[in-house]
Amino acid sequence: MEENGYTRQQPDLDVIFGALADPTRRAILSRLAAGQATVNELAAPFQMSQPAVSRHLKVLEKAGLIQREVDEQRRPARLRADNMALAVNWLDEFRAFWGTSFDRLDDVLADLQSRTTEEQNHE
Amino acid sequence: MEENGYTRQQPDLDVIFGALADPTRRAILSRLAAGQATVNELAAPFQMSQPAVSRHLKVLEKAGLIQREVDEQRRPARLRADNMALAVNWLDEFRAFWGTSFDRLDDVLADLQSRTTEEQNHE
DNA sequence: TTCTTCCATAACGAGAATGTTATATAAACT
DNA sequence: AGTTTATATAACATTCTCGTTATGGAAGAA
Repeated sequence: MEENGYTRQQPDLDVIFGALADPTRRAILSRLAAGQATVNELAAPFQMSQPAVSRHLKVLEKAGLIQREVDEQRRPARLRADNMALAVNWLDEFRAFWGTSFDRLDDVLADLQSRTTEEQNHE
Repeated sequence: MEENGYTRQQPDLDVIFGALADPTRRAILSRLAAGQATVNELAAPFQMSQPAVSRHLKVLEKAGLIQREVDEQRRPARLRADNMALAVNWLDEFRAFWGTSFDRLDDVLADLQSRTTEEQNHE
């Protein structure tokens, strides 16, 4: 099922990276990392109309990066970051090329603990 | 110098994520992870004209994701993945939300070593 | 010099993205 | 019922994006 000579198609990544390619949307995501927020709250810091922000939220929702909820009239947004992990997983293919060693901390810690017999209680 | 209420502008990230939002370009990057390649080599697997691929390469170059070189008539492209690390660094803000803990292995090791007085020589 | 190969650029068109203002909808308040 | 508040949707204009074909230019081959 190869779509071309290299890799399978991953349509989700188109949408995810596309959603991340906008500074307003990244700012919204950063804001949501601090907790959920309503449309008006999210729109406030921007010099942009409310409908514009609503549409950015729609883009983020379609990318699976946020969830909307229902609170009476409000439709607060909250982060849903599993699709960001999808993006990171793709980027992870290039670990070897950027020199520094990103890796799963869990694996690293498990590895270190299996070798280290003390100093597990510090601070 | 805050551009809005949340974060500074990071225009590079627009371009980087924008470059990553296209399946052809991601396929090209994956291909380049296996080694440098000329335009024609890169274009071959696609059902797309050579000029189209040339322009994808230009997008990737502007995003700092590839470098072009000079080999007689050829202009082979090679990966330049430090800007992908930039993207990962931004995404890293959301580590806490996607459950698994990606992190800079180097920092983790430095941290652990500063607390651990032995077991620095293992293996 | 002429031909061929490799790649870039120009000109164009279709469709998507992003903003605007105006309006619709739905729930809450009076 | 009528008003206010919170958000979505419609209609529209402008600007990108991404593909095409046609052409240009530079380097190697004949």
